[in-house]
This record gives sequence, C-alpha cells and structure tokens, in this order.
Amino acid sequence: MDASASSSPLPDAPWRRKFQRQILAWYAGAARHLPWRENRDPYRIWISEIMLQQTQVATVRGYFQRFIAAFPMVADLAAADEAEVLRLWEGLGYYRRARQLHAAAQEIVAEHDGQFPRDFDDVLALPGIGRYTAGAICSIAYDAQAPILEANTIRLHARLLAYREDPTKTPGQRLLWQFAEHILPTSDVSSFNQALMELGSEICTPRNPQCDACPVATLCQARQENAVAQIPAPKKKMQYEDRVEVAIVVRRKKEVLLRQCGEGERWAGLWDFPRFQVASEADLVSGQLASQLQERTGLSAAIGSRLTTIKHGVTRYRITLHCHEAERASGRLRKDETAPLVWAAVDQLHDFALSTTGRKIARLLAK
DNA sequence: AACACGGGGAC
DNA sequence: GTCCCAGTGTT
Repeated sequence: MDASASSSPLPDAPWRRKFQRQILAWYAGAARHLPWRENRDPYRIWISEIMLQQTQVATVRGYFQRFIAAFPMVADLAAADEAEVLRLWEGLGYYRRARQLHAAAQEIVAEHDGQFPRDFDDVLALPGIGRYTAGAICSIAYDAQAPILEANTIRLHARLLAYREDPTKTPGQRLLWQFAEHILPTSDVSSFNQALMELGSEICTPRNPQCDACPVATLCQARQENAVAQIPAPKKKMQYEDRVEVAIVVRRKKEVLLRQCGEGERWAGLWDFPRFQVASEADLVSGQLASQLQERTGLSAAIGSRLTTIKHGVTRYRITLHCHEAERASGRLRKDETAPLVWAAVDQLHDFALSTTGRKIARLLAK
C-alpha cells in the first residue's frame, strides 16, 4: 500500500466513481426478484425492512406476502388489533418488531395523515426504526442520499477496506458508516444501496466468497492483501447457558389454560402455556411442579405424564423444555393484570399468537 | 459497552 | 453443533 492510500482509509473520487459504476452495472443484471421490489411503495419497503431485521430473506418472503395481503396500506395496519398483527408475525421471532410496527402505523395515521413520512428524521423517529432502517427506507423508496450499514455491508466494506479489527465494535462502526456515506452516488441511491446488500448477500458471503464473480474485486483491499478469508475478524464465541424449563398443559374438558406473556418478558404479547424454569432435571418432581403451577395460576392440579420434550434456543439460552399434562384442576384462576390467564378451546388455538414452542405443543393437542 | 430479544437457514 | 441473519432499544 502506498503512503497516500494509508493516510486515509477513505477512497478518492476516481475510485468512488468506478466503484459506483461497477456496482450499478452488476446489479442491473443480478438483482433478485423479491416481493418487496415490485414497486417503491414506502409502506411495503418499511414492512420488509422490519421483517428483515436479523432475519434471512428466505424466511421473510412468505411472511411478507401474507402480511401485505392482510394489511395492504398503513391505515389497514393501524386499524387492526394487535393480536391479529402478532398472529401474522407468529414464528418470525423478535415480536417487539410487530408491536412497534403496529404502534408506528397508528402514529403515522395520527401525525402524518396516514402518509408514510418523507423526511429522514420523521422516519427515524418512528418506533422500531433506527439509523439503518431509516436510511434503507428513505434511500430505497425515495432515492434519498442516506447511507446504510447492516450485516451484508459491514462484511463487504470491511473487506473493501481490509479493516482487520472487529467491524461491529464502536470504532469499526464509526469508520464504516463514514465509508458508507462517502461512497454514495448523487443519483440512483435506491439501486446503489440495494446493490451493496445484494453483493454482500450473494457474492461477498461470510464463507467462500465468490471473488471471481465480484464486480469490484479489483477495488478490494482485502483481495489485494490476500486476506479475504481473515476479514472480517471472527466474533467472540457466544457463551450459551443451559436451562431446564417446564410447560404445563392444564386441561379442563376440551379447553386448556393459556397465559399472555407480560410486558418486559420474553414473548411479550404472545400466549403460551404456563411455563417456568426449574433448577435442574433433578427438580422435575411432580409435587414441586404442582406448587409452582399453583403459585403462578392459583390452580391446584396433579401433574400427569410428559407430553414431549422440546429443545430450543432463545438468544443466549439453550433450553430443554419438558411439557407435562395436568388434570383435575381445582381452585380459582388468579387474577393477574400483567399476564392474563384464559381457558381456550383446543380447536380454537389457531386464533392465538403462540410462541413456536407453544405452537408445537398446541399441534400435539389437536391430534 | 453490554445485553435482551426468536427462530431458522446453511454448512 | 456452529455461525449467521437487510438491528433496535434499554441499561
């Protein structure tokens, strides 16, 4: 690397022009057809961007189609019940996104006359929309000159610059946001930003990137340094914590007991079978489970046989969930303002938004 | 700066 | 199994 290049990591104007040209030309022939690329409706772009947060394109496709069919416009979403929104979000995870989406739609109706805002700062002020999502919506829908930085472009830019530190830490983020802004063209920002993500997603992949097919390989510093495989630096290994939990299916004739998860807890707003942690497998004693159930629901019941055991992960926890039936419930349901309890008919469980484990249990009961 | 928040795709 | 995914909000 020469002295002028090392004085600043940010490229000069000729480099930028070439980069923009190559990126846009490549994207013109390589863009995937995705449901949210059918038009430039900011509402649709917004829905897709929220769904795509920490969620892969392949997973989002079906959810997006169903969601748009149910709520074609902002006003439809704003007018819906939160329960309906959550039901359509079931299985996608990060359910706060759905609730903030719903709240934002109502805010748009109340404060922006039902029109998705045009101004970057107004977009950024909506719940669930941060710097990336605001930039993505405004650039993609309006061609606003707003930079973006997310998983694909973090990796892409780190390689272009041969940035060897962790690009997700504060210094890396500062540099890469600056870079993302620096390379923006003066027109076609919509295509340009989407092209960057497409390139990161399809060519500049985490493992075995297809540098041979990359339109900007000659501009890539990591490639020149033969360090593509070492950049970005591997993240610290996630330290998982094993947990044992129990879910109780309390039956009363053709009904089962459900509990709505409260604010500030996991799956807030969703329904689930009464569920709690136990210290270890050794504590799966029916007496202890019964008293836990009594404490949480007010009901006394005998813990019955094990329905199933589900292993799943939630953020940093690896959970082994033992599901037991409970019969002959007696006593009065506890009135709990923060987490309502209801009896739900087994054949109506499809109307409730359940966590994925809850849905697995529900499916067993329907058989 | 560190953490919580879900679930599944891909290898 | 492990890593990763078109991040945001809170502490």
